[in-house]
Amino acid sequence: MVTRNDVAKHAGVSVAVVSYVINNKNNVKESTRRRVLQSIKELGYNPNLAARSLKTKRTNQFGVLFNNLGNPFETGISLGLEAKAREYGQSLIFQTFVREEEEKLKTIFMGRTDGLILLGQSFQPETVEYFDRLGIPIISITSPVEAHPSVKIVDIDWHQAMLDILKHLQQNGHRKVGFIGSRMRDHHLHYRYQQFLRAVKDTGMEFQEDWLLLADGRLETAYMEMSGKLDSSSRLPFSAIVCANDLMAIGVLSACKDKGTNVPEELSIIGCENILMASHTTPAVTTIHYPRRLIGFTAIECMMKAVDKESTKPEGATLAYHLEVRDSSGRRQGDFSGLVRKPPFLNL
Amino acid sequence: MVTRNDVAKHAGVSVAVVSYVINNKNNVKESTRRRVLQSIKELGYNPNLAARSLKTKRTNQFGVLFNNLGNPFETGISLGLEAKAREYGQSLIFQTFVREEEEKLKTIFMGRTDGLILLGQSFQPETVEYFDRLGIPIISITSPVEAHPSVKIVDIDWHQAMLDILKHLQQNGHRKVGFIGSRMRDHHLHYRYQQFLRAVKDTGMEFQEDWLLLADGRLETAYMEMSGKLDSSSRLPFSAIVCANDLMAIGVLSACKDKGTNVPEELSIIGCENILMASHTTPAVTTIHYPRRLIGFTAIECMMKAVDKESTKPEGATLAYHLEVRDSSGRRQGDFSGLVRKPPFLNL
DNA sequence: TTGTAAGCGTTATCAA
DNA sequence: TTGATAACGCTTACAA
Repeated sequence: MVTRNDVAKHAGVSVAVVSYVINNKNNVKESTRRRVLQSIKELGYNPNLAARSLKTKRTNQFGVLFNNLGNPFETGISLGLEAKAREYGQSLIFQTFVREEEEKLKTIFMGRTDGLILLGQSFQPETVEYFDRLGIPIISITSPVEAHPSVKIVDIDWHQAMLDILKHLQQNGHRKVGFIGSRMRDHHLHYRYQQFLRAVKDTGMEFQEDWLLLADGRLETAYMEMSGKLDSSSRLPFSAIVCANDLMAIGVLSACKDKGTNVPEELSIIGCENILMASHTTPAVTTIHYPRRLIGFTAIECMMKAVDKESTKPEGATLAYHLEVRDSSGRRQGDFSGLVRKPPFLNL
Repeated sequence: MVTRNDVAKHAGVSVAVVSYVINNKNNVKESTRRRVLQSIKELGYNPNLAARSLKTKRTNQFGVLFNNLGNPFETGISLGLEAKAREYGQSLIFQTFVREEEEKLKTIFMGRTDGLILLGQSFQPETVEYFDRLGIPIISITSPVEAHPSVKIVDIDWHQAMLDILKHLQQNGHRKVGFIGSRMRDHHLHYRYQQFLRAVKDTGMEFQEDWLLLADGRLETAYMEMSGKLDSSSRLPFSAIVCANDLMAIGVLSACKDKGTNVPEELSIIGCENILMASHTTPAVTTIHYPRRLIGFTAIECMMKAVDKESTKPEGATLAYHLEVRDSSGRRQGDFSGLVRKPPFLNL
């Protein structure tokens, strides 16, 4: 490996000067600078980042904690994270979050990260405080069920979003509405359920405990859950169902197809997130558009501010969303009149 | 920050002993070991990984280069990578590969990675050799168009896969077949096109240059491309089209739907990769199942061997695939008889 | 404008 | 079985 020492020798200067040049200090004579630069090039020198981190206490790396890397919601966000991080010259370490191994994160990230980005996980308070003490800020994208005051949140307003959904259903004559959410009460999808409940109260819609289906956020389990529901009840007790995410909405839709339940005539289905797939099913799924890329950008911006000790206290952010009405939701009765399907390329 | 020094003082031993304990050397008296462990726990000490890397020249990090993190093919693989890497206590640094910034990778990864995992990118030979010299192995998942001998490849046999596709079409009475591939000739999807061409020759199917549609691997562009094709020709010159990946297959399918071309009666569509979405369109897409998770596992296994200098020279691997026949492909003429749709949960 | 040298938190060699 | 101590490659006062 070529080290800074080699460069110094080659250029006939001291190691300090090489550092000055690399770090763009403006105290180097132009001719020396050029000589050093030349040596760096000739030798193909690159500074060792581990050594630099050790010295500066800055790693230029952020940890990103996933629930499921295979979920297009999470990868969509990470796309934004990566792009913006790259702009700032930061690298991202991706880890799947495993609750049982939360403790291990302290080891894994020690001296390896300047900040942690969560995708809706609820850290133990003790963990948050540990990183707090180290001066490692934590930002959560999408609201966790249990928020800690030092964890900043970047998200949309889910309560408002749920209100929009229910109003849309109300306008279409629906009164009874089901929900499919997450079995795990500490999963961030559970937060959406909580906001759904609030919105139900606010709008005066009808929802009952046993109209709640529980899956794990994946398409497959939602499919099975809904299939079971359709098998067991001769007639659905609700005319519309809100799904905590699009994957489950599509699972529900698939189940309806296979069991001969017409969507939206017999059941309106509404999802959340607006993943690509939601616009390519038949019928296409009505959903809340979650600005994933932008959310990712914003999280990195917040993070950059947070790690910059000079700046003011780090803040979270609440971004705009909208309800994307497609064909899976319609009037409650038989008076549904076919909507025109939007071309898929309009959906980012 | 708690350092090893603090632990040493607290436990009343020298720093060396603390290191011995941490690194499980078996030369520490049991009572001392316990005392040290106790101090570590009480102080909440975690070794600084940057410092360790600097000393040991081992980072326990691998770099993973993506083309597009939003592509379910790539994230599916990364899921396998992450799971296996975690088993081995390795972390993954994810970066989107940008050709123009290939040079920068040297800087970004200097002292930060023990190995590089590519997702089908073609590195400049000079880049490969640079990392070679540093003893940083490179493994490519899915074959790049330009392979360098030191880059080990983990992939399926695409030539054989293309043969399977064409034979399936042949058995269903097709003779003329189109292809939709990547506009970029250095994109790994281009490799699949090359293997398609070989297979066309081998099977005696008919393919012509202007039956080649070009997109960028995304659904949206494939949709536009196919829409254009359908608009411009009163009748398609081929009865089947092979798509370099499923996303494009779905784009093609969407275009057919919107333009009133019946699938598979008027056009059989076959994709590659078997992403989840491919089994949830109507009709579901016939495709090559690519064992993404397993491929990810295998790549990490190869990598672990490669970084273990003691072991033999690193090797690549060729894994098993299969053709998953669904409803988007069928007999050429009007004699198509509806196939039963498989329940989606059978498709991993 | 440049050089010397201390120190970042480890590991590992060599003595004790 | 333990303890000094020299690296590892870098940044940064401080001195020259």
